[in-house]
Amino acid sequence: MDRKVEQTGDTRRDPRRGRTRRALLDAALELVEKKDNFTALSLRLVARKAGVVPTAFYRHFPDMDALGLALVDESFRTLRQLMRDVRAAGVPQKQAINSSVQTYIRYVRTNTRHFQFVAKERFSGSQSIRNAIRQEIRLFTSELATDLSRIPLLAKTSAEDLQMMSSLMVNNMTSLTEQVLDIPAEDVAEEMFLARMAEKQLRLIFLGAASWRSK
Amino acid sequence: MDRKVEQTGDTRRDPRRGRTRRALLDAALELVEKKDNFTALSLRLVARKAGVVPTAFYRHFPDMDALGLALVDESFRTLRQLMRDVRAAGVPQKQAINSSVQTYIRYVRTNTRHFQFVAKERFSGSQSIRNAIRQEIRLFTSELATDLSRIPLLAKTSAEDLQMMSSLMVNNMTSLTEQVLDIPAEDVAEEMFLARMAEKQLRLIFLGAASWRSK
DNA sequence: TGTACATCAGTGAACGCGCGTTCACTGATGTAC
DNA sequence: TGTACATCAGTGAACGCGCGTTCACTGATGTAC
Repeated sequence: MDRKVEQTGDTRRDPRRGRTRRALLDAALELVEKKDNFTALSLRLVARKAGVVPTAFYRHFPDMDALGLALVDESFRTLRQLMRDVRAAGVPQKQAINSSVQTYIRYVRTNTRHFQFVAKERFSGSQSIRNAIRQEIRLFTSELATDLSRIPLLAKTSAEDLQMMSSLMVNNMTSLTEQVLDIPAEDVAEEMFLARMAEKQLRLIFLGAASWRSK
Repeated sequence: MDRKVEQTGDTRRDPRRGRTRRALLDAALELVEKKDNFTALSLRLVARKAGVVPTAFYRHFPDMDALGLALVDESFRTLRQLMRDVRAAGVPQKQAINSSVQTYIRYVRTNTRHFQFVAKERFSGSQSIRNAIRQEIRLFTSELATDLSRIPLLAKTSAEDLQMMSSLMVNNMTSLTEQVLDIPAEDVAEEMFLARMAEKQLRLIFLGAASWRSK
């Protein structure tokens, strides 16, 4: 009998596999919002929320840390997509700052749970999760630096200074994100206030960048 | 018998009281570095590290959350002291940016555990701890805004814009702090790189602020 | 200075609970014929 | 299309462990006389 089933790893077609995996990821995201952070979750709690027995968890992830890494990956995958779309739409002009901030805030709002997760785990997650997040943010900052280099005004700026500027912007968007997450979704007034402030801060940075001379 | 002992709350003179309390706080700080965050600590673990039996904990704090709040208080108390010293030394001139950054980094290094604690709990701590930290940072930002208003160049800047600028600076110092904490204390080269970058970022912000006009 | 006493910091046993992980299993699902 | 079979997602019992909290206690310490 040379049955010899294909073992190409990805050939598992049981539809339950994908569904339960998704349920576990969603359960974890939801619980991170309710509890204080990811470390505070237990495997049993996540399994219960996902509607499966604790041991079923092991069919999908070796441990909680692996599930956390999957969430990091998922979070940044969508963010990279947003960046790609923005980039495809052309380098933002100064007048476009405001609408970029608005778009970004709307995006944060529609992906609250993923951003919440990243914000919380960035410093307090396990070693491997923190490393994964830091790596993604570094990548993001470098890509933004490349984008900046295409702006005529910054054509003469040194690579190091472009990194410096892009990290300044990323820092600031990060803070904006965390502030948006910290206010309730209904508080439109406060959200507009934050948006206005972030816009001004970006404009001030561009203003500074415009008169900056790499020595 | 009208003995009637003074019950003014603070009159407890047992020297063990202060010592054990300190030991509990120190144990928690040390464990936050080792474990991933404060939520991951248990009352029993902290007591063990402090060299007392779990039940002794209750002589000093009603629960772990109260201990966490005490740590927040302690962390910002020393930081406020630093700020007061800097302020007493006069408003920093542009040439003073570099030495301010150096001083601050040295300060972060000598208080690593407190800063580590705050960085980790800022977003992932319990509701009450997060609120306490946010409140402290807000206060800090407002005080800086007041300092900025005394700089001649910014005399005409609106109160809202001063807040905007000071939050930009605080955001950036926060990021610097977190980056410093993320590298090993021995990596002097990387630390100098971070300092150089933070100095440039502050200079760029001042450059932008100088050409900013509140509308 | 010495003694008797009140205070209360720290002890140690005990409790019920949720945890991560193991194991042998059941039965739903896709596939070969 | 129908059937027989292999795979493996999900089950359920069981384990030992560290947890927070209770309680009655011991004995070190400061204080009144």
